[in-house]
Amino acid sequence: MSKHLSDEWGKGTPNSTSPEHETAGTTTQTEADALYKMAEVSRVLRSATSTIEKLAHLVSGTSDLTLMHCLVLVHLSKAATCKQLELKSATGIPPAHLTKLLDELAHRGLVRRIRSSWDRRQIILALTEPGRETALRLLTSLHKLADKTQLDEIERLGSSLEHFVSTTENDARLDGKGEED
Amino acid sequence: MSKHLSDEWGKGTPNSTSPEHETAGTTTQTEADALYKMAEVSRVLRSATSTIEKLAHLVSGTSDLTLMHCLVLVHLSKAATCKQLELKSATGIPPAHLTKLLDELAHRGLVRRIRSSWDRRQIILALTEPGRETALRLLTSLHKLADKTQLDEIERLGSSLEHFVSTTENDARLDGKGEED
DNA sequence: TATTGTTATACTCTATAACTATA
DNA sequence: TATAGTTATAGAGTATAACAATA
Repeated sequence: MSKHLSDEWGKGTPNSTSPEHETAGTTTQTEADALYKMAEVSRVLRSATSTIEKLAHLVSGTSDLTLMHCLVLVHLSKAATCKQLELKSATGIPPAHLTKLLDELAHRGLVRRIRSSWDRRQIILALTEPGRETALRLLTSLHKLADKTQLDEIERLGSSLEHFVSTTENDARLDGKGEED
Repeated sequence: MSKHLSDEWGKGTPNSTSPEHETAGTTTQTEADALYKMAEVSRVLRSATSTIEKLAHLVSGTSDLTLMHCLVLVHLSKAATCKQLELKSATGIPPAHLTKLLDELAHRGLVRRIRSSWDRRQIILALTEPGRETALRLLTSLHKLADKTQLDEIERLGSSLEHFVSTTENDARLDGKGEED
Protein backbone atom coordinates (compact mmCIF):
# COMPACT_ATOMS: atom_id res chain seq x y z
CA MET A 1 0.00 0.00 0.00
CA SER A 2 2.44 2.57 -1.11
CA LYS A 3 1.18 6.06 -1.49
CA HIS A 4 3.64 7.59 -3.82
CA LEU A 5 2.73 10.60 -5.75
CA SER A 6 3.53 9.64 -9.26
CA ASP A 7 2.72 11.83 -12.16
CA GLU A 8 1.07 9.24 -14.25
CA TRP A 9 -2.24 10.91 -14.21
CA GLY A 10 -2.56 13.94 -16.27
CA LYS A 11 -3.83 12.72 -19.56
CA GLY A 12 -6.60 14.51 -21.25
CA THR A 13 -9.57 12.25 -21.06
CA PRO A 14 -12.63 14.14 -19.95
CA ASN A 15 -14.82 12.72 -17.30
CA SER A 16 -17.61 11.86 -19.61
CA THR A 17 -18.05 8.35 -18.34
CA SER A 18 -21.68 8.37 -17.58
CA PRO A 19 -23.52 5.07 -17.43
CA GLU A 20 -25.69 5.82 -20.39
CA HIS A 21 -23.82 6.08 -23.61
CA GLU A 22 -24.76 5.21 -27.07
CA THR A 23 -21.38 4.99 -28.65
CA ALA A 24 -21.22 2.06 -30.96
CA GLY A 25 -17.86 2.49 -32.51
CA THR A 26 -15.01 2.65 -30.08
CA THR A 27 -14.39 -0.69 -28.57
CA THR A 28 -13.48 0.04 -25.01
CA GLN A 29 -16.23 2.53 -24.69
CA THR A 30 -18.83 -0.03 -25.58
CA GLU A 31 -17.39 -2.54 -23.20
CA ALA A 32 -17.29 -0.06 -20.40
CA ASP A 33 -20.90 0.72 -21.07
CA ALA A 34 -21.66 -2.94 -20.78
CA LEU A 35 -20.14 -3.00 -17.36
CA TYR A 36 -22.06 0.04 -16.32
CA LYS A 37 -25.17 -1.65 -17.48
CA MET A 38 -24.42 -4.79 -15.60
CA ALA A 39 -23.82 -2.84 -12.47
CA GLU A 40 -26.99 -0.95 -12.89
CA VAL A 41 -29.05 -4.01 -13.51
CA SER A 42 -27.45 -5.59 -10.53
CA ARG A 43 -28.63 -2.67 -8.50
CA VAL A 44 -32.13 -2.79 -9.88
CA LEU A 45 -32.18 -6.47 -9.16
CA ARG A 46 -31.72 -5.68 -5.52
CA SER A 47 -34.17 -2.91 -5.60
CA ALA A 48 -36.74 -5.26 -7.04
CA THR A 49 -35.97 -7.67 -4.26
CA SER A 50 -36.57 -5.00 -1.72
CA THR A 51 -39.77 -4.05 -3.47
CA ILE A 52 -41.08 -7.52 -2.98
CA GLU A 53 -39.88 -7.50 0.56
CA LYS A 54 -41.78 -4.31 1.16
CA LEU A 55 -44.83 -5.96 -0.26
CA ALA A 56 -44.40 -8.62 2.37
CA HIS A 57 -44.11 -6.03 5.08
CA LEU A 58 -47.17 -4.31 3.82
CA VAL A 59 -49.07 -7.54 3.79
CA SER A 60 -47.94 -8.70 7.17
CA GLY A 61 -48.53 -5.33 8.70
CA THR A 62 -45.17 -5.44 10.36
CA SER A 63 -41.63 -5.17 9.21
CA ASP A 64 -40.61 -7.85 11.63
CA LEU A 65 -41.64 -10.53 9.25
CA THR A 66 -39.80 -11.00 6.03
CA LEU A 67 -41.16 -12.62 2.95
CA MET A 68 -39.64 -15.88 4.00
CA HIS A 69 -41.29 -15.69 7.36
CA CYS A 70 -44.59 -15.10 5.69
CA LEU A 71 -44.02 -17.94 3.35
CA VAL A 72 -43.40 -20.30 6.21
CA LEU A 73 -46.42 -19.10 8.12
CA VAL A 74 -48.71 -19.44 5.20
CA HIS A 75 -47.46 -22.81 4.25
CA LEU A 76 -47.95 -23.96 7.78
CA SER A 77 -51.42 -22.53 7.90
CA LYS A 78 -52.50 -24.74 5.07
CA ALA A 79 -51.39 -27.98 6.54
CA ALA A 80 -52.51 -29.08 9.93
CA THR A 81 -49.09 -30.43 10.58
CA CYS A 82 -45.96 -30.12 8.60
CA LYS A 83 -42.61 -31.73 8.88
CA GLN A 84 -39.72 -29.44 8.61
CA LEU A 85 -38.49 -31.60 5.82
CA GLU A 86 -41.59 -30.88 3.84
CA LEU A 87 -41.38 -27.24 4.55
CA LYS A 88 -37.86 -27.20 3.33
CA SER A 89 -38.62 -28.79 0.02
CA ALA A 90 -41.85 -26.90 -0.39
CA THR A 91 -40.32 -23.51 0.11
CA GLY A 92 -36.86 -24.15 -1.17
CA ILE A 93 -35.39 -22.44 1.83
CA PRO A 94 -32.00 -23.94 2.64
CA PRO A 95 -31.86 -25.85 5.92
CA ALA A 96 -29.63 -23.51 7.80
CA HIS A 97 -31.74 -20.54 6.95
CA LEU A 98 -34.91 -22.38 7.69
CA THR A 99 -33.70 -23.17 11.15
CA LYS A 100 -33.11 -19.54 11.81
CA LEU A 101 -36.46 -18.48 10.45
CA LEU A 102 -38.16 -21.06 12.57
CA ASP A 103 -36.21 -19.90 15.57
CA GLU A 104 -37.51 -16.41 15.09
CA LEU A 105 -41.02 -17.53 14.47
CA ALA A 106 -40.99 -19.76 17.51
CA HIS A 107 -39.51 -16.96 19.52
CA ARG A 108 -42.49 -14.86 18.64
CA GLY A 109 -44.75 -17.61 19.68
CA LEU A 110 -46.12 -18.14 16.21
CA VAL A 111 -44.81 -21.58 15.61
CA ARG A 112 -44.33 -24.63 17.70
CA ARG A 113 -41.75 -27.32 17.14
CA ILE A 114 -42.39 -30.84 18.18
CA ARG A 115 -40.12 -33.73 17.72
CA SER A 116 -41.70 -36.50 15.80
CA SER A 117 -42.07 -39.57 17.93
CA TRP A 118 -41.89 -42.07 15.11
CA ASP A 119 -38.75 -40.60 13.68
CA ARG A 120 -37.04 -38.56 16.27
CA ARG A 121 -34.81 -36.90 13.75
CA GLN A 122 -37.69 -35.09 12.28
CA ILE A 123 -39.52 -32.10 13.57
CA ILE A 124 -43.20 -31.46 13.29
CA LEU A 125 -44.24 -27.89 12.91
CA ALA A 126 -47.51 -26.35 13.87
CA LEU A 127 -48.84 -22.87 14.16
CA THR A 128 -49.92 -21.59 17.50
CA GLU A 129 -53.14 -19.66 17.72
CA PRO A 130 -51.41 -16.33 17.28
CA GLY A 131 -49.53 -17.87 14.43
CA ARG A 132 -52.69 -18.98 12.77
CA GLU A 133 -54.20 -15.57 13.18
CA THR A 134 -51.16 -13.95 11.69
CA ALA A 135 -51.25 -16.26 8.73
CA LEU A 136 -54.89 -15.53 8.19
CA ARG A 137 -54.34 -11.84 8.40
CA LEU A 138 -51.57 -12.21 5.91
CA LEU A 139 -53.72 -14.02 3.47
CA THR A 140 -56.44 -11.47 3.84
CA SER A 141 -54.15 -8.56 3.21
CA LEU A 142 -52.76 -10.36 0.27
CA HIS A 143 -56.21 -10.51 -1.11
CA LYS A 144 -56.25 -6.78 -1.47
CA LEU A 145 -53.09 -6.83 -3.45
CA ALA A 146 -54.36 -9.57 -5.63
CA ASP A 147 -56.61 -7.32 -7.61
CA LYS A 148 -53.99 -4.71 -7.84
CA THR A 149 -52.27 -6.58 -10.59
CA GLN A 150 -49.00 -6.47 -8.79
CA LEU A 151 -49.06 -10.18 -8.64
CA ASP A 152 -49.27 -10.15 -12.37
CA GLU A 153 -46.22 -8.02 -12.52
CA ILE A 154 -44.40 -10.31 -10.21
CA GLU A 155 -45.22 -13.27 -12.27
CA ARG A 156 -44.10 -11.63 -15.44
CA LEU A 157 -40.93 -10.56 -13.79
CA GLY A 158 -40.28 -14.06 -12.63
CA SER A 159 -40.46 -15.35 -16.16
CA SER A 160 -38.09 -12.74 -17.46
CA LEU A 161 -35.69 -13.54 -14.74
CA GLU A 162 -35.75 -17.22 -15.28
CA HIS A 163 -35.25 -16.71 -18.92
CA PHE A 164 -32.35 -14.44 -18.24
CA VAL A 165 -30.70 -16.74 -15.80
CA SER A 166 -30.99 -19.82 -17.91
CA THR A 167 -29.89 -18.29 -21.17
CA THR A 168 -27.07 -16.36 -19.64
CA GLU A 169 -25.71 -19.14 -17.51
CA ASN A 170 -26.00 -21.41 -20.41
CA ASP A 171 -24.43 -19.09 -22.83
CA ALA A 172 -21.41 -18.18 -20.82
CA ARG A 173 -20.69 -21.41 -19.03
CA LEU A 174 -20.58 -19.48 -15.86
CA ASP A 175 -20.37 -22.50 -13.69
CA GLY A 176 -16.77 -22.94 -14.48
CA LYS A 177 -16.93 -25.97 -16.64
CA GLY A 178 -20.42 -26.40 -17.88
CA GLU A 179 -20.64 -29.79 -16.34
CA GLU A 180 -22.81 -29.63 -13.34
CA ASP A 181 -26.13 -30.82 -12.18
CA MET B 1 -35.10 -24.36 -12.53
CA SER B 2 -34.93 -25.51 -9.05
CA LYS B 3 -37.74 -27.44 -7.54
CA HIS B 4 -40.92 -25.60 -7.46
CA LEU B 5 -42.35 -24.47 -4.26
CA SER B 6 -45.04 -26.96 -3.78
CA ASP B 7 -47.39 -29.08 -5.69
CA GLU B 8 -50.13 -26.73 -4.77
CA TRP B 9 -49.22 -24.17 -7.30
CA GLY B 10 -47.71 -24.35 -10.65
CA LYS B 11 -50.93 -24.96 -12.38
CA GLY B 12 -51.93 -22.00 -14.42
CA THR B 13 -54.08 -20.20 -11.96
CA PRO B 14 -55.51 -17.16 -13.64
CA ASN B 15 -55.94 -14.08 -11.56
CA SER B 16 -59.59 -14.68 -11.09
CA THR B 17 -59.82 -13.64 -7.53
CA SER B 18 -63.17 -12.56 -6.35
CA PRO B 19 -62.61 -8.88 -6.41
CA GLU B 20 -65.04 -7.77 -3.79
CA HIS B 21 -65.39 -9.86 -0.74
CA GLU B 22 -62.75 -10.58 1.77
CA THR B 23 -63.60 -14.13 2.28
CA ALA B 24 -60.72 -15.30 4.29
CA GLY B 25 -61.23 -18.93 3.86
CA THR B 26 -62.26 -19.67 0.37
CA THR B 27 -59.89 -17.51 -1.52
CA THR B 28 -56.95 -18.28 0.67
CA GLN B 29 -55.67 -20.71 -1.86
CA THR B 30 -55.14 -18.05 -4.44
CA GLU B 31 -53.56 -15.72 -1.97
CA ALA B 32 -51.24 -18.37 -0.78
CA ASP B 33 -50.23 -18.98 -4.34
CA ALA B 34 -49.42 -15.34 -4.63
CA LEU B 35 -47.10 -15.58 -1.72
CA TYR B 36 -45.41 -18.61 -3.12
CA LYS B 37 -44.90 -16.74 -6.29
CA MET B 38 -43.46 -13.77 -4.56
CA ALA B 39 -41.05 -15.94 -2.69
CA GLU B 40 -39.94 -17.67 -5.80
CA VAL B 41 -39.46 -14.52 -7.73
CA SER B 42 -37.51 -13.19 -4.83
CA ARG B 43 -35.28 -16.18 -5.11
CA VAL B 44 -34.85 -15.85 -8.83
CA LEU B 45 -34.03 -12.23 -8.30
CA ARG B 46 -31.06 -13.26 -6.25
CA SER B 47 -30.08 -15.93 -8.63
CA ALA B 48 -30.07 -13.38 -11.41
CA THR B 49 -27.89 -11.19 -9.27
CA SER B 50 -25.45 -13.98 -8.80
CA THR B 51 -25.53 -14.69 -12.50
CA ILE B 52 -24.36 -11.20 -13.20
CA GLU B 53 -21.79 -11.50 -10.51
CA LYS B 54 -20.49 -14.63 -12.13
CA LEU B 55 -20.25 -12.78 -15.36
CA ALA B 56 -18.04 -10.30 -13.57
CA HIS B 57 -15.86 -13.05 -12.21
CA LEU B 58 -15.60 -14.55 -15.64
CA VAL B 59 -14.62 -11.25 -17.11
CA SER B 60 -12.12 -10.35 -14.46
CA GLY B 61 -10.61 -13.78 -14.49
CA THR B 62 -10.72 -13.91 -10.74
CA SER B 63 -13.40 -14.29 -8.18
CA ASP B 64 -11.66 -11.81 -5.97
CA LEU B 65 -13.16 -8.95 -7.81
CA THR B 66 -16.85 -8.36 -7.66
CA LEU B 67 -18.90 -6.49 -10.18
CA MET B 68 -18.55 -3.38 -8.12
CA HIS B 69 -14.80 -3.69 -8.02
CA CYS B 70 -14.77 -4.01 -11.76
CA LEU B 71 -17.01 -1.07 -12.14
CA VAL B 72 -14.69 1.06 -10.08
CA LEU B 73 -11.64 -0.09 -11.94
CA VAL B 74 -13.15 0.53 -15.31
CA HIS B 75 -14.47 3.89 -14.38
CA LEU B 76 -11.09 4.85 -13.08
CA SER B 77 -9.41 3.59 -16.20
CA LYS B 78 -11.35 5.97 -18.36
CA ALA B 79 -10.69 9.08 -16.43
CA ALA B 80 -7.14 10.13 -15.84
CA THR B 81 -8.19 11.55 -12.56
CA CYS B 82 -11.22 10.89 -10.55
CA LYS B 83 -12.41 12.29 -7.32
CA GLN B 84 -14.05 9.84 -5.03
CA LEU B 85 -17.03 12.11 -5.07
CA GLU B 86 -17.36 11.68 -8.80
CA LEU B 87 -16.92 7.98 -8.56
CA LYS B 88 -19.65 7.83 -6.03
CA SER B 89 -22.18 9.64 -8.15
CA ALA B 90 -21.10 7.93 -11.34
CA THR B 91 -21.45 4.46 -9.97
CA GLY B 92 -24.18 5.01 -7.45
CA ILE B 93 -22.24 3.07 -4.88
CA PRO B 94 -23.06 4.34 -1.42
CA PRO B 95 -20.16 6.04 0.39
CA ALA B 96 -19.63 3.47 3.05
CA HIS B 97 -19.49 0.69 0.57
CA LEU B 98 -17.27 2.63 -1.75
CA THR B 99 -14.76 3.14 1.00
CA LYS B 100 -14.58 -0.56 1.55
CA LEU B 101 -14.23 -1.35 -2.12
CA LEU B 102 -11.47 1.18 -2.45
CA ASP B 103 -9.77 -0.27 0.58
CA GLU B 104 -9.72 -3.64 -1.04
CA LEU B 105 -8.58 -2.32 -4.36
CA ALA B 106 -5.84 -0.29 -2.75
CA HIS B 107 -4.86 -3.28 -0.73
CA ARG B 108 -4.31 -5.17 -3.92
CA GLY B 109 -2.24 -2.34 -5.25
CA LEU B 110 -4.67 -1.55 -8.02
CA VAL B 111 -5.72 1.86 -6.89
CA ARG B 112 -4.00 4.76 -5.26
CA ARG B 113 -5.63 7.34 -3.04
CA ILE B 114 -4.30 10.82 -2.85
CA ARG B 115 -5.75 13.61 -0.83
CA SER B 116 -6.58 16.57 -2.92
CA SER B 117 -4.45 19.51 -2.05
CA TRP B 118 -6.97 22.15 -3.00
CA ASP B 119 -9.75 20.62 -1.02
CA ARG B 120 -8.29 18.38 1.55
CA ARG B 121 -11.60 16.74 2.27
CA GLN B 122 -11.62 15.14 -1.11
CA ILE B 123 -9.68 12.20 -2.36
CA ILE B 124 -8.23 11.78 -5.79
CA LEU B 125 -8.20 8.28 -7.15
CA ALA B 126 -5.88 6.85 -9.71
CA LEU B 127 -5.08 3.41 -11.01
CA THR B 128 -1.66 2.00 -10.52
CA GLU B 129 -0.02 0.23 -13.40
CA PRO B 130 -1.33 -3.16 -12.31
CA GLY B 131 -4.67 -1.54 -11.86
CA ARG B 132 -4.62 -0.18 -15.33
CA GLU B 133 -3.65 -3.54 -16.71
CA THR B 134 -6.42 -5.22 -14.84
CA ALA B 135 -8.92 -2.73 -16.14
CA LEU B 136 -7.72 -3.25 -19.65
CA ARG B 137 -7.93 -6.98 -19.31
CA LEU B 138 -11.41 -6.57 -18.03
CA LEU B 139 -12.51 -4.52 -20.94
CA THR B 140 -10.99 -6.99 -23.32
CA SER B 141 -12.73 -9.95 -21.80
CA LEU B 142 -15.91 -8.02 -21.82
CA HIS B 143 -15.50 -7.65 -25.51
CA LYS B 144 -15.94 -11.35 -25.95
CA LEU B 145 -19.17 -11.32 -24.07
CA ALA B 146 -20.42 -8.39 -26.01
CA ASP B 147 -21.15 -10.39 -29.10
CA LYS B 148 -22.73 -13.11 -27.12
CA THR B 149 -25.91 -11.16 -26.73
CA GLN B 150 -25.83 -11.55 -23.01
CA LEU B 151 -25.53 -7.85 -22.72
CA ASP B 152 -28.73 -7.64 -24.62
CA GLU B 153 -30.37 -9.90 -22.15
CA ILE B 154 -29.10 -7.85 -19.31
CA GLU B 155 -30.43 -4.71 -20.81
CA ARG B 156 -33.80 -6.20 -21.40
CA LEU B 157 -33.89 -7.50 -17.92
CA GLY B 158 -33.02 -4.11 -16.56
CA SER B 159 -35.99 -2.58 -18.26
CA SER B 160 -38.36 -5.19 -16.97
CA LEU B 161 -37.05 -4.67 -13.51
CA GLU B 162 -37.34 -0.97 -13.58
CA HIS B 163 -40.80 -1.25 -14.87
CA PHE B 164 -41.67 -3.66 -12.16
CA VAL B 165 -40.20 -1.59 -9.41
CA SER B 166 -41.80 1.63 -10.46
CA THR B 167 -45.25 0.27 -11.12
CA THR B 168 -45.30 -1.85 -8.03
CA GLU B 169 -43.94 0.73 -5.67
CA ASN B 170 -46.27 3.20 -7.15
CA ASP B 171 -49.23 0.99 -6.97
CA ALA B 172 -48.87 -0.05 -3.40
CA ARG B 173 -47.40 3.04 -1.87
CA LEU B 174 -44.64 0.93 -0.53
CA ASP B 175 -42.28 3.72 0.13
CA GLY B 176 -42.73 5.14 3.53
CA LYS B 177 -46.12 4.07 4.68
CA GLY B 178 -46.98 0.48 5.06
CA GLU B 179 -49.11 0.64 8.11
CA GLU B 180 -52.70 -0.19 7.72
CA ASP B 181 -54.98 -1.85 10.11
C1' DT C 1 -22.97 24.74 9.46
C1' DA C 2 -22.33 21.79 5.32
C1' DT C 3 -19.54 18.53 2.89
C1' DT C 4 -16.27 14.44 2.21
C1' DG C 5 -15.05 10.42 3.72
C1' DT C 6 -14.53 6.73 7.35
C1' DT C 7 -16.09 3.50 10.76
C1' DA C 8 -19.21 0.45 12.75
C1' DT C 9 -23.40 -1.97 13.10
C1' DA C 10 -27.31 -4.47 11.64
C1' DC C 11 -29.99 -6.55 8.10
C1' DT C 12 -31.46 -9.56 3.88
C1' DC C 13 -30.43 -14.24 1.79
C1' DT C 14 -26.91 -17.49 0.12
C1' DA C 15 -23.34 -21.02 0.60
C1' DT C 16 -20.41 -24.06 3.10
C1' DA C 17 -18.71 -27.07 6.47
C1' DA C 18 -18.86 -29.40 10.58
C1' DC C 19 -21.54 -31.14 13.96
C1' DT C 20 -25.48 -33.74 16.68
C1' DA C 21 -28.88 -37.05 17.00
C1' DT C 22 -31.33 -40.54 15.00
C1' DA C 23 -32.32 -44.20 11.67
C1' DT D 1 -23.70 -45.01 6.44
C1' DA D 2 -27.38 -41.92 5.46
C1' DT D 3 -30.72 -38.54 6.96
C1' DA D 4 -32.75 -34.40 9.75
C1' DG D 5 -31.60 -30.61 11.77
C1' DT D 6 -28.38 -27.32 14.02
C1' DT D 7 -24.51 -24.23 14.44
C1' DA D 8 -21.09 -21.30 12.77
C1' DT D 9 -18.80 -18.67 9.42
C1' DA D 10 -18.28 -15.98 5.40
C1' DG D 11 -19.92 -13.60 1.53
C1' DA D 12 -22.60 -9.82 -1.29
C1' DG D 13 -24.86 -5.27 -1.04
C1' DT D 14 -27.93 -2.13 1.49
C1' DA D 15 -29.07 1.12 5.14
C1' DT D 16 -28.08 3.62 9.04
C1' DA D 17 -25.80 6.51 12.35
C1' DA D 18 -21.99 8.63 14.33
C1' DC D 19 -17.75 10.54 13.60
C1' DA D 20 -13.51 12.90 11.63
C1' DA D 21 -11.51 16.51 9.09
C1' DT D 22 -12.08 20.23 6.21
C1' DA D 23 -14.47 23.97 4.00
